[in-house]
Amino acid sequence: MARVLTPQAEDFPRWYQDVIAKAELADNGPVRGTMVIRPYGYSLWERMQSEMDARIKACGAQNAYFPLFIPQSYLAREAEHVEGFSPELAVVTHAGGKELDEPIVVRPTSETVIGEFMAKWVQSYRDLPLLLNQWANVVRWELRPWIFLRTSEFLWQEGHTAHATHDDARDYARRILHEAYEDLMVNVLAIPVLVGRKTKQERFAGAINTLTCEAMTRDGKALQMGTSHELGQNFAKAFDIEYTSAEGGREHAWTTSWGSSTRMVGGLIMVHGDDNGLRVPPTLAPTQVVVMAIKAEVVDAVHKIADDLRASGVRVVVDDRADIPFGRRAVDWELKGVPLRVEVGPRDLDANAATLAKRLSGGKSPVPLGELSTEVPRLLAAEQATMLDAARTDRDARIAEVSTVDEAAEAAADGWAKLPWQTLGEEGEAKLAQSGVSVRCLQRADGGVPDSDTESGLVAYVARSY
RNA sequence: CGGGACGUGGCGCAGUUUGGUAGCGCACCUGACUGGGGGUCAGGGGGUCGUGGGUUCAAAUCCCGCCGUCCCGACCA
Repeated sequence: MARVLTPQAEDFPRWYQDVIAKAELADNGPVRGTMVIRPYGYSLWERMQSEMDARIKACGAQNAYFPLFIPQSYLAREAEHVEGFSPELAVVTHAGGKELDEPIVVRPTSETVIGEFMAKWVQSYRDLPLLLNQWANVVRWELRPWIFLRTSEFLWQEGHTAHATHDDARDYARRILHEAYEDLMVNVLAIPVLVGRKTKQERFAGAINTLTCEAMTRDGKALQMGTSHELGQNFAKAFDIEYTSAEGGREHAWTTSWGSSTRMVGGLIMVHGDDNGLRVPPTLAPTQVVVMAIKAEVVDAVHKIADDLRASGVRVVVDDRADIPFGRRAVDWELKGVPLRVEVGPRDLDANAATLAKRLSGGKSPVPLGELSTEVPRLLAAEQATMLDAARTDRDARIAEVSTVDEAAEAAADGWAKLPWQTLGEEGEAKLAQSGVSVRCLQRADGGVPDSDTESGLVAYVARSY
């Protein structure tokens, strides 16, 4: 019953598209590179959003909203930034029936507008730190769009902060990286991301330092799941974000920015998908359990079981579509990746039990009705842990420790390679780039995030990436 | 922009070599039987064959032009 192609196969892209289509997550939009997110796909995003929003707020940031349209001149103020984004800008030249005096760009990211307003809002050291976040759509005219991973328009959160000191900005960029991004990805998405520092080559346009969370997809490539940038004083100088210090001097602020997007949904599919479609970790799952009525006569009993489960804090959906063959319905939920199914038919009720089916292992077992409300939450927690462990084991098995640049290029053909940064260096990085391999991040030997790329003993992780 | 492939019902494809007036799977609609893993049977609807021209008694098929899409490289959350 091969419903979708295997995720390890050569035609991984096709498999990925297949999961998206069959799990009813999204469609391609009418304009090349755009995407229509279907209700089920959006429910996954909403869960990521609410979990992420809570973590960002726990880090002290507040939500705000800035305009979609940005005067083109704003972008031009930071030299590297405009150079980095120019090719992928969508520009509005006409509006209101006439040509505009100054073209307007549709935001590719909001450092520039937000910088403009931070300059107004920050006067004193007492106004700092200013910690802002916005949930928005942005547009980047990418050359090669790929649904959920790289669409011309995507949804994301972008955080922008201003601080009095370099140290404070640096600490905050790291705090978001670990407490919001890494925590969400590891503990909610069950994706064991590698957290580290980008090389100069891979840095965000206009940043002095870029930190990243990198996931390994099931075909052995790398996917950047979220980034946190230290912008130094570059944007503060370009936008005159200045404050009066306690000592009475005029100082430029230090800013950061950080973002995570609907790409996370793509990452979820590419990391956890299997032959039977998507698998959603229970903590994330909008629907953790589906209670299926096998025949119409048990519908009432099924609703009661669902109510009991809800009372114990489980997110439940009832499938009482008894007019649709059971097999089809079971496969539908499987494709959507719902972690547990409680199947209830006359035979179960006769035995005062229900059949519990696990998406992860595919196993089924009978459970007495009285034990469901304890057994289901226990299993959900267990499945969450199992998914993270399995993903970590798979990933680690595909990271080759090598000692030369050539070996790294070879290993990166179907996995990641790890080698001393000293051995690689910027020359080696350029050489790897010729075979489509890039440095995903630098880490300290103990897995810590480096403060600079000239620290001794750093290791580089290299891979092909999405 | 460089290298490769492809445009045929909603989706995926066959048919093109060797011209003869369009077919398959899935999906959809109706009815019946079913129902514990994409079930069975019967019936049904839907296609300017990307587009413009040419050759021919006759073009999805051969010839020429154009348009578009996808894949591999450069960009990227």
